[in-house]
Amino acid sequence: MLKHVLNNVLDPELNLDRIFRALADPGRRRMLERLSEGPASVSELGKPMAMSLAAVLQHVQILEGSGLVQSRKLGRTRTCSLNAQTLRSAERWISERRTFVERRLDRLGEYLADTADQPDTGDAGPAAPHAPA
Amino acid sequence: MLKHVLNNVLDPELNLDRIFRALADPGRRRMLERLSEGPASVSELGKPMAMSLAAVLQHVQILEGSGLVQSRKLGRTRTCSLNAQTLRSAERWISERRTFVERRLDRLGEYLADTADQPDTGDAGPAAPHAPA
DNA sequence: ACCGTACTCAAGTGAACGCTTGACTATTCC
DNA sequence: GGAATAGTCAAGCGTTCACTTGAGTACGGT
Repeated sequence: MLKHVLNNVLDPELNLDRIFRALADPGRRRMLERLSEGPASVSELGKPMAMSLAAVLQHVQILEGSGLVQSRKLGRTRTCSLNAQTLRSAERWISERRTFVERRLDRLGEYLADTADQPDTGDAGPAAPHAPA
Repeated sequence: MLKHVLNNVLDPELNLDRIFRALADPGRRRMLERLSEGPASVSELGKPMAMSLAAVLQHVQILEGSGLVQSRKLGRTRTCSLNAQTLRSAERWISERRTFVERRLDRLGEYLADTADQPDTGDAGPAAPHAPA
């Protein structure tokens, strides 16, 4: 657990692997949805889940290994909560790629608009590398 | 390919499975990073990749099956490009959960601040379900 | 016509995943 | 103390994943 946190800090790439992998399972996403409404115990998370408690625990461990979830044990129940910061780091990766494409497409659009009613000036203008997307 | 697109429209949950699964591989993320800079051919995507072209193609097919990438073949080269909209749908799922937690934590914070210098009124106030996060 | 490039397909392989069962350990409640 | 609750550990099992190799197809250049 602590080791994962350390690895995640040292190697954000590896962390993204784990985060997206954790998000790829519909059951785990449902657990996260539940946790977004507030902390919950392991069995509480598994209640709507049609699988053994052991399986639920394994999912929780994967979520925890990714940093998306933290948990602490009080008495005999383990209470899990969602870590918004980890969620944000995944969001950021996606957002960066997305804005990159969108900006590029905007430039391409302008370029096309500019050259539409103008003869070729020989100026390369903004990059329009391959096919017009 | 078309079938995937259809499934994705009909079942957005299944789509999220595929999208996050596709994002979970570091090689595929690198391909997406490359594609965010502009369209590229299959072999171009595989160039920095230390694996067979067949393997690269399989990755491209997974990306395409998730809707993150589209491609069309001209002559003998297949040109791939990134689909910002699919990227956005993954981003949205994450963002919604995140804002949900953050808002809840904000309310909790206010609640704690309010009750800090006030005696217990018996009023339940905003939900503070379990442990103080 | 021929060669090299750029994919494409199919089968196989080892590792990782998702889950189960069975046993075992705290805690809590009566 | 004894039963029920909540979690934990380990082994096993079928499936899916990320490749590989070895083939074949279709262009494109000369």
